[in-house]
Amino acid sequence: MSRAPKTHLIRDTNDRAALDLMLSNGPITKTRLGELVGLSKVTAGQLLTRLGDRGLVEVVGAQQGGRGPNAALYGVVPSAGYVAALHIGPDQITASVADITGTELATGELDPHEASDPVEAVRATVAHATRSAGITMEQLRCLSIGTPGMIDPRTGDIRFANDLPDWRAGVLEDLRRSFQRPILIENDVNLAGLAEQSAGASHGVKDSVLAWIDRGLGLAVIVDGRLHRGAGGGAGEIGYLAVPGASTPHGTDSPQHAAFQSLVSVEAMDTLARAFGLSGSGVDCVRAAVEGDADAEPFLEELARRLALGLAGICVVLDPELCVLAGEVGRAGGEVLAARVQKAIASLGPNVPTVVPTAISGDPVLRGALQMGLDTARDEVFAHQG
Amino acid sequence: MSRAPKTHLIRDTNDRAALDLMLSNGPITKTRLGELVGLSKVTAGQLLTRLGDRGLVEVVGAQQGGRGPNAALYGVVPSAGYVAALHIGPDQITASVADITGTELATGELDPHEASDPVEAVRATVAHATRSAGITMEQLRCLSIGTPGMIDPRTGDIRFANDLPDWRAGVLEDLRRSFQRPILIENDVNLAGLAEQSAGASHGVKDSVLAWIDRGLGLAVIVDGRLHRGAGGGAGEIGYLAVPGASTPHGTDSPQHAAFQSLVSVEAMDTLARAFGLSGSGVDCVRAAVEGDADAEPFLEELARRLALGLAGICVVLDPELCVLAGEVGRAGGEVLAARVQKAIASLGPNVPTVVPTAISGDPVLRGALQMGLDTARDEVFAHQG
DNA sequence: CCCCTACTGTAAGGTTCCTTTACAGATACC
DNA sequence: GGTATCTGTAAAGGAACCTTACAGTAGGGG
Repeated sequence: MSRAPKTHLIRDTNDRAALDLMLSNGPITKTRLGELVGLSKVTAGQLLTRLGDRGLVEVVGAQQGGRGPNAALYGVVPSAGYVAALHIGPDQITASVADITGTELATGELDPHEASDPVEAVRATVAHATRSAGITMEQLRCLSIGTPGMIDPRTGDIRFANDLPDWRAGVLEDLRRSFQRPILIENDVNLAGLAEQSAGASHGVKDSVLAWIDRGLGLAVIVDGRLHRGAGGGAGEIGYLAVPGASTPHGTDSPQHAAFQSLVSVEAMDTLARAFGLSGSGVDCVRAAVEGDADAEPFLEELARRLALGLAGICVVLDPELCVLAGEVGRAGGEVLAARVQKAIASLGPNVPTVVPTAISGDPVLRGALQMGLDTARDEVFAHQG
Repeated sequence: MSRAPKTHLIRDTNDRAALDLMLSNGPITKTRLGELVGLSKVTAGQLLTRLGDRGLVEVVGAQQGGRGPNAALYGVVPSAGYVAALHIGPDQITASVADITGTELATGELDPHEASDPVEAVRATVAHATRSAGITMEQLRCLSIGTPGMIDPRTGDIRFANDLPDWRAGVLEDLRRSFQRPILIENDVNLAGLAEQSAGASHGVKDSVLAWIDRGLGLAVIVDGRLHRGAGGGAGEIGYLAVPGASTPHGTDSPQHAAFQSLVSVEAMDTLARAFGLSGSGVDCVRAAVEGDADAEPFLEELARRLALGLAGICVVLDPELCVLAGEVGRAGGEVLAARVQKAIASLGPNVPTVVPTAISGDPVLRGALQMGLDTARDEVFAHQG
């Protein structure tokens, strides 16, 4: 504990709590704010005056009904700051711009092959999205970026991203130099986990995991309500997980040290579908089975069994309360697949989480990036000229 | 945030911080305490007067050397409270009594077969230990108990303990009724992890795991400096972990879904030692190999490989900074085994923790129980008549 | 229609808790 | 022996919150 920052510590804490309340619950009256933050009406008024002077809150209306005068409703000023979030994929870059309240103002896309390097690609995408949103790049408080690959939790820089050869260590530094503002990079699966936690299936759950089943395979680990990245940012790289039971009934995969990646993933699903004599891609067959196609039924059962093989190990280590199935396969499988996976996990070990499909519509990675960006943008806005 | 407890919130926080400082760093002067807690000399003096009036601190000496007058040294009064910690094993119950400063006053043992039920066994052991310590049972602020088995993190009660048929759900309630004071029950392996973190190999490490390799097999998971128990208290029950690679070169175990428990444990080691043509128990062979016995060399290598098979999966999920090998096998293996395990993990996946042997002397479970008990006893002492 | 009740919002004064300043006294170093 | 440096207490001050008090406004009952 240092001495200096204590003078305003309580006041800052209360001011910040008030801002967070207004951001999450919307406009609020002076009296109610006081009750929720734990301050008297008078002090709450002083607090709002302070925040108003700083341009962070304003009166946005008046409460109708009730006895006395119509109480003024205070809300956060949307133009207090903006955030850009990006989802970097091998074939597409998507972006979203939102104001400090979380209202999405514009989205944008870019084919990464159009740009020469990561910085160019990000600049072009962000420039387009901010123009659509009617703001300038200077008004952005921070940039939040989701990529595949591993991020070093100490530096925040990329360690390596297999599918994106241009995105390597040093990108963070380049982006910071180019944009001159906070840049956040996070693993895409972790961001999907964050999105699910803030507004999806795992909202309010302390210990959960999100299994991302798509072209790549990944796991977001949330412990005690916080994302767990691991010492080197490698937590959740379950593509490498060695699972037993390679000898599947309709054996199609390599024998001994089968990596989880080779058992489940969009590619492995395609192969498996053919082995079951089904036409169409693996994801199509999942959809067919979910919609009641009897021919695709055994395929779905085998998929659930394979998923459970890997997830059972995870549950034995972490014993999460909830396991969210996400990614293209998780979304396609829905409740049906989730229920089967849960049953299969129950047959493999003592710890059985509730298994559910993703509850995020749209791109969960972009959503998670936006959430992460908003968190730090709010810190920025609040801290500057405090 | 509620209104009521805010009046003394800052004062309580500072008082508590001061107490914790004195408990961890020993006696301290008024001025130094102020600097460390972040208070002025004057306020630190008032704080110490308050704690002195409550009988929690006293002047324990004077600092020699230095310029001015010899500053008084303030320290925590040992008799402010006592704790009893117990380690419940199938064949032995051990206990330890300490004062609030953590000084161990007495230990005790009991053969559990001498007592009819858990409450009787605990009462007898604690009665004996407190007598040896020269205190009464009434002076104990809390009881801290380590057992095998799973503890429900919501209730704190035992869910089941395989090796201890009498220790089942309801024991917590019985003990609370009998002792009329806080009772803490925790899984033995988790307590070993806690001990390692507070005074052992993983001290100061944020993300670590402790692998307990003994008759049973277990894992203590520490994430962000805090023990992770899991939704149902089942985190770390890696005996059930399914590991591939059952086809060992000198194959002695079942083929397909080999549980980690069947690969490594004192019993499996014994079998493996025989398969390698060695005489003596598995643990003896580990010791022999560590001390340079060339015949036991391949046995140790195979043991390291087996351990790495399970630990690699854990590292892929958690990416811990450090992995501590504990239990009889971990202790016997020492640095030699740890280095080999680390090398083997490196060959199996991308996340490689530093692997080290336990650094706790004596019974780590009892030590961890004591630590946990001290934490709540200090809360108790501080909160009561606050 | 009028009055009462219930609420908003501000002003004034009070409490808690920490801080700075000031000073008397003690101890080591030169 | 003088000085610099430290301890410990006293006095005054400031920060941040609180309660009380009151003027003013909206709805409901008689």
